[in-house]
Amino acid sequence: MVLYKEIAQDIRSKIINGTYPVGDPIPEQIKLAKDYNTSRVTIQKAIDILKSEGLIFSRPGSGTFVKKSANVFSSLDNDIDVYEGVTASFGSMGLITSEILNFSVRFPTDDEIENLLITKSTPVYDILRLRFLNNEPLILEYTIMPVYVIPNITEETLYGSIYSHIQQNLSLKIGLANRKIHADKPNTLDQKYLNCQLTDPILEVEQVVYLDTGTPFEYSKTRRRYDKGSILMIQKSK
Amino acid sequence: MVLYKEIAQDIRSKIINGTYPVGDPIPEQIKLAKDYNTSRVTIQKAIDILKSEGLIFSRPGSGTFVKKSANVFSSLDNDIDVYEGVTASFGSMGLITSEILNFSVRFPTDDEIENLLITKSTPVYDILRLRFLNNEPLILEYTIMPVYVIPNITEETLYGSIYSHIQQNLSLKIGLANRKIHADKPNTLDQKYLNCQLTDPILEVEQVVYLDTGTPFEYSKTRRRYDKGSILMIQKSK
DNA sequence: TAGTGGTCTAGACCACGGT
DNA sequence: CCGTGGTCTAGACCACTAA
Repeated sequence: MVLYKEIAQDIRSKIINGTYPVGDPIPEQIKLAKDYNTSRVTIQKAIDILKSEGLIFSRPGSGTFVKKSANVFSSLDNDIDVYEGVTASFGSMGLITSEILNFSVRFPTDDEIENLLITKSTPVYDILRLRFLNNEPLILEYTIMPVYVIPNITEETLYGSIYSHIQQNLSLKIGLANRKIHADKPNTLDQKYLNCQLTDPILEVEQVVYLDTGTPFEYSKTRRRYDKGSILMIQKSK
Repeated sequence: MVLYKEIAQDIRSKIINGTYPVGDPIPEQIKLAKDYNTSRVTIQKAIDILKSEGLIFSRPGSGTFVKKSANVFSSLDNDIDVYEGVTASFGSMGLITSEILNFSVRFPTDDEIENLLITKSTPVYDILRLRFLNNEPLILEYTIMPVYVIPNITEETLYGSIYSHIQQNLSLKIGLANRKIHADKPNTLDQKYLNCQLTDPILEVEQVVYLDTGTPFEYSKTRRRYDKGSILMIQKSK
């Protein structure tokens, strides 16, 4: 672990355990530098982390203070790991299983060409899975991935987590995700697999996920019943 | 403007205009430091900005490269300014007008006490507005704000933008926002004001918005028809 | 006026990548 | 092995806030 992250962690725990009370200033940067036996620039890097987490804020000429909402966001440590996919997000809530409704390879549609930045002759996986939480149908997941970016997907992979295949078997790093969230009326597949009535709304998340190199690797749509969870997000200030 | 931001802007435009092509490395930090006649730390601060925008990534020991999706996110400059509220988000698309369905002051509910970090004897504004885009009903907006945090709200304010009142009249700075997004069935008010059928889903955004000091100042719910827009978000990597 | 955070410099050492 | 980015130091000057 690097020094500035260790210092950030130490200050973070002092905020959470009340050593630095909400609304109060934390020690000035020069004092922190002496206390941690380091330079001021390193302290500033630690402070930058805590600012980006929404725990503290600085007023130039005045000091650096613990935010009143610090406790609310202390849960921000574990962020919202949508990256890790359904398996990790809901795994703690029970048993996740999958039924594979479709697994094929084909050429992409215009929509997919645009979103995945590929050509019309680039083969893609076309995957449709129904995911269960404790044997209750939870979400319908449509996934399109370019074959050359994420090779060697098998039915075996699909019963588990595609994301751990990417990170562990292929050693790729996941970068940004670009999401669009809509409400929609249930279509026939929703009604069949998610047990929807015509009056039960669907919450759909459409996303393009990128590797850290900027290569798009997944264009997916996940659909769930309106009463099976919502999407959380934290928008940071500029 | 500070130096590292100017350098970031210069590199950003070189990426967008193709001087630094997608997939290629940008010059190494030492060369950039010489070119811009500055130190390496300052170059790193500029590079950090572009990383956080998803334009470039670094491979230690190898170099810093322009992402393949750089063009996709070049629009990230203007981010998703949900902060500025409905007026700024949709203002460019036409004329935004408001009808005030309720404007009153009362004591908070338990739900509001928890989300706004206030006590049960702290008065709050209770506001319900119907917002129109080009005279078409767009969203129903329920807003709760503590009176002492955002004083002097008038009907006049409500016909315009509460956010510009906060930033310009009160000189307060807006910080994080914490959002929850659901799909829901239309209630009687939705049906009446948004012209919904029983089978028309509603997209609801529930949010708590904080000042940069961490004081929560707004707890609101905005409801819109499923076919009147969706929510965009960009999730950054860790 | 004194103290704060914001910015910047000119060095330095390290781990890692590709040769 | 050399060059890269990642980290860190010990100074410095500035704009701003508060007394």
